Amino acid sequence: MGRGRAPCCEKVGLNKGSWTPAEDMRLVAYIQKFGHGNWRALPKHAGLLRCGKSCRLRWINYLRPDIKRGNFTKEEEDTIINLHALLGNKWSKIASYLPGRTDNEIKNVWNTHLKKRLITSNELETPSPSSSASIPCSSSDQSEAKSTSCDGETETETDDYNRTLAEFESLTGAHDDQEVHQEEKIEIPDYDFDIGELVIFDELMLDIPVENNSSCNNSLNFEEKQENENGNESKKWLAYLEKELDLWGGGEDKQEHENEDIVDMESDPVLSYFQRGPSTPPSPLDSFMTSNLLTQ
DNA sequence: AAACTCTTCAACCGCTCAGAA
DNA sequence: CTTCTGAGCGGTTGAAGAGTT
Repeated sequence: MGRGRAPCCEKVGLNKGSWTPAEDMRLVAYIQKFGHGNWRALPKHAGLLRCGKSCRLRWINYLRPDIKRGNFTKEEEDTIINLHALLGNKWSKIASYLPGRTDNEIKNVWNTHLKKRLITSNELETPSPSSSASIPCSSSDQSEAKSTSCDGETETETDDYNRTLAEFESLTGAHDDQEVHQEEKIEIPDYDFDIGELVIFDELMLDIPVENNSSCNNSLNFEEKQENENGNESKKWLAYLEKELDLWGGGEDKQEHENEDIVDMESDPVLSYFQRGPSTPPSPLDSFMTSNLLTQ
């Protein structure tokens, strides 16, 4: 490549802003089936007019099955405060200690609630940078948590990070990211996925133009066993998503969906799913997932 | 009820990092 | 070693809802 950075995707003609339920379902249906081997290629293959980055973010921050919704508990907030004192604005690291919470969510909670609360409590009490957490070394200012240790000695970022992490772990009993996750994590269908080997448009029956045949002219090699293992989780998650998205909350929504979509409904099962009424069993997507996605 | 302000949070942007070629 | 690419991270923005006047 030449100078400068290539854009993460061709931005012209792509959707921006809030995701529609139809886009959500399309993304979920695609990932349920194929996983997300290549975020950059995903939107094209899934028939989404979104940048890959946007898809990744939407999945990670909102659509993932193991997302925990609702208010943060006191314990979670305390953990965030303690970890922030140790790690600074390492939101993804902090998130790894809070199963079901995303870095974005934690960042938002910190910026909107916890930071203010700490400032207020620090104003009330005698100011002490480490007063909020019983942790030996803290850096309450977001940007300064990296390169200096308590005694002012300069260290590498890695050394400092490892040391502070070890301190936290010794305080909390946590060991490492993965172990913390494994205890509470909800099972997510985990597709080992080879994007180079499939005709995705046919698999999904998505009626979208294929601009570059070479990128999708192979056939998919899927493990049936894995499908069977993952099928139930997938269905549960889709049911949950349907409920969570409140797709059929009112007639107006349905009306809206009839007008907004890009792809011909009859040739697009995901889209057709959104055209059904609340009392029309079974869901076309259910059937679609059963007959085309989950049981191949 | 209307206008305005504040708060929240999903989403975007630009950058860095890590791995592959 | 250098270059390139994709993934991931953290800061920031802006729309929408809630609260206040």
